[in-house]
Amino acid sequence: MPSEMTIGRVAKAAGCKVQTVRYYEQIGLVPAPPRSEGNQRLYGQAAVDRLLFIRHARELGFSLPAIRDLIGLSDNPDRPCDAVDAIAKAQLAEVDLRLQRLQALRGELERMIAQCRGGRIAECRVIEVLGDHSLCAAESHDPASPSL
Amino acid sequence: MPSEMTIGRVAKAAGCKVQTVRYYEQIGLVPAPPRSEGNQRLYGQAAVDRLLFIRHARELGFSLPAIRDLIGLSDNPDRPCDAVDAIAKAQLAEVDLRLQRLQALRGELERMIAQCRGGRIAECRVIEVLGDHSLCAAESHDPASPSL
DNA sequence: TCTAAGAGCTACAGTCGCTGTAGCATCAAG
DNA sequence: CTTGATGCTACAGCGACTGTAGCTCTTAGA
Repeated sequence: MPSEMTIGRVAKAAGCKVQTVRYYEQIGLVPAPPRSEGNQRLYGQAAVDRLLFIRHARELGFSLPAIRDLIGLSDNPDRPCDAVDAIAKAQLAEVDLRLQRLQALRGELERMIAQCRGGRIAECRVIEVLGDHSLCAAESHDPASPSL
Repeated sequence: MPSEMTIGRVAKAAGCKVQTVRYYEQIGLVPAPPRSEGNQRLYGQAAVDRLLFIRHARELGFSLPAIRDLIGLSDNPDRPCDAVDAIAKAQLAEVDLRLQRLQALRGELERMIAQCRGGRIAECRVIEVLGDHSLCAAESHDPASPSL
């Protein structure tokens, strides 16, 4: 017996909200399960596994379309896994990009905060720095030396 | 003379889209400018400055409500800048959190990709790792069955 | 067996920060 | 004077959910 569960239990088992499960069903990311006599969804372990897969991939930053691709690929296990590799590598590249930008931002924020000396706002460097775009390294995504 | 500009010019000068400028006006982040005889918005340099301020803060990851706060504070320059400091520090803390999580994700992605040996999907570690939450550093859950 | 709380159902609105579209009016250049 | 770019308003849509309203269903206790 696949130990049937209500939506609340699968959601809990997968670590997401009931609405999210229904949403994933709505957009076709998980199949619509059979219903009980009282019209309630009944899930088996496979549903939990798929939800865990989705959640894990989401935590890794994969978009829902990318996850849909991954699911489609994993449902055809005889093809070569180049496509899977490509999706994962694209994801890694995006993560690297986000990391770079975040690190640059972190540097700027620290610089800003270091210059806030607790005086009046009129002298506050945070406001000033935010207003002066020329001091900012963000525009010319140059990881080398923001100067200041 | 504040050298009046149409919305297209300010948008270009501030590096954002025309719609974005109108959106910021709509939500009260920039003041509604005077209009020309033909009902077109006419902006001065101050508008460009404020937009640059907003854009810069957005690039640093500040939310629009936080930016609204910063603008409100900078419009009252006689108060102490503790509040500004607090907002910037909260932002830094959030950035640090995102950095941590992203770095963890990066590690997992690299591990996944390293294990994709170009075989068939059936043997692909990427899919497997995504399905097996127990290999994941993010959160500890039941080491349930992998394999989607 | 009854009852009341809790969980499930559908359908839809709201979130955030924009972006795109439709269908007009206006403006600047040739 | 015409044409094409730009401006206007109003609204819909994006992604990935989350929340709400107003029901129905299930389940545990009295």
